[in-house]
Amino acid sequence: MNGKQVSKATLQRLPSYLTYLRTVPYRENISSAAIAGELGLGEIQVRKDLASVSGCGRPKTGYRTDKLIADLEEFLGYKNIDNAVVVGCGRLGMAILDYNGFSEYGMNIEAGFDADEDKVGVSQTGKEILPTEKLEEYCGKYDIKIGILCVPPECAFQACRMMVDAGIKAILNFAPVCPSAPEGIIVKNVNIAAQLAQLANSMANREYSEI
Amino acid sequence: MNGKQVSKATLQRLPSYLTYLRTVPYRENISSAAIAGELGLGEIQVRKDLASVSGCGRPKTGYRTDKLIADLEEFLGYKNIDNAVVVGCGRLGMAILDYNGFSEYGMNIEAGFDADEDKVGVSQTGKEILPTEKLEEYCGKYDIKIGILCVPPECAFQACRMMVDAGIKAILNFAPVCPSAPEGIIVKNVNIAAQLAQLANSMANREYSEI
DNA sequence: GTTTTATCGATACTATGTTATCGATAATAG
DNA sequence: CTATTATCGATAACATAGTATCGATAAAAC
Repeated sequence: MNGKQVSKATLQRLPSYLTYLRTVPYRENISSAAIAGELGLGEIQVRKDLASVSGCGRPKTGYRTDKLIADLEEFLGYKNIDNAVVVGCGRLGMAILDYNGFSEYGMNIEAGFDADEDKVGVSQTGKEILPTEKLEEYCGKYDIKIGILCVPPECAFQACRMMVDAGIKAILNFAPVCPSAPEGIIVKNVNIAAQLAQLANSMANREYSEI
Repeated sequence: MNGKQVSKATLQRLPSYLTYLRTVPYRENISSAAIAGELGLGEIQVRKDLASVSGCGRPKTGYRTDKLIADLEEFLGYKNIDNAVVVGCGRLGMAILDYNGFSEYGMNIEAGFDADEDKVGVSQTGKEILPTEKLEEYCGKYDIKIGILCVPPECAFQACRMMVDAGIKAILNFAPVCPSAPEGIIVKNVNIAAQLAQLANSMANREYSEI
């Protein structure tokens, strides 16, 4: 996007700084040590991460909270909205479809799709749920490039292919499979069960620290 | 747990190998190159990762699929079941409570808790939903050490404290906040909106590859 | 039985990411 | 106005992770 050189590792931590800053009781300035303490990171790491996006840090006082939030939002691209659709309107899909916290991260969920005729209609918050046959038409019409895949594992491959055919270029996959996608399509797998298991393991091994 | 020296990075990839092996059409043997190709990794990396847990690789043929799956399950601790509870039975909490894929990862969701009296009862699949006042008693009685936090952000801090008071030592947090927990408690934050935003960004920057 | 081939595993190298040190400086106290 | 203190930012040292090279070897071909 811009020429700033930010490491992958840093990029993954930036959202957590923003989330923290948004929820912490307001104070005009905040120090790297305070952020680090709360998030279980080193203060030097925090300074280095923030230096790559903000430059509003000042000796003795720390960072101006509101400027830092604005800079993070700017850098992370949360100021211009991206649209996405949900494919698979089971319980998880519906929860995501109606979740109202996406706008804080620059995302908007436009509509849901499901193969089951009974699901077609509108969600609790009034979002459209359409049959999967309409996916291609809809994504073309509204230029949707991002899809959230929430179908059962046995349907995941087929659903994934339909999304690709519909012109979707990035897929957030909640099915516990690794659907193969053609070149140029980004798939990010989110496996809640595996994350929970990892947590259980960390605990068993006494790896005490925030992850 | 055991003395094997496995890097953090490797540990994070191991579950994805297992998920892939479980869903790929069965074949007796599989090569590192095949796994790497499907998961978008380097084959050397795959070999190195697998070497730390299995040692069933053989020249010319690759790895014995079933042995590899068994070794991964063993290593990741998916063979002995850990129990967990869900705190906050909104739509996401309910979806997790009734999701049937946890056993594959050695996890079992025992019950749900909610502050809202109307939610108390049983879930669609028959799991108990109890009032939050019962959390401490329940966790003590059944020795529950793992909790999944699915409450709205404004309740997260309070709910987190209740969980800690109830003896929970590891929290998988879906609320978009960073609840501070005392020493010895592991908190793993899962922010779906932030992950979606990151995906949108990767796409915008043409970083084509599976994440 | 020897040669060829596909693949692993070990070692060495390179890149990336983290932590320590230290000088610079804004705010405060004297 | 000078000294002190808290904090940042840059540079350098260190640690971790990823990649390339290469010898070893099991299976298959000849």
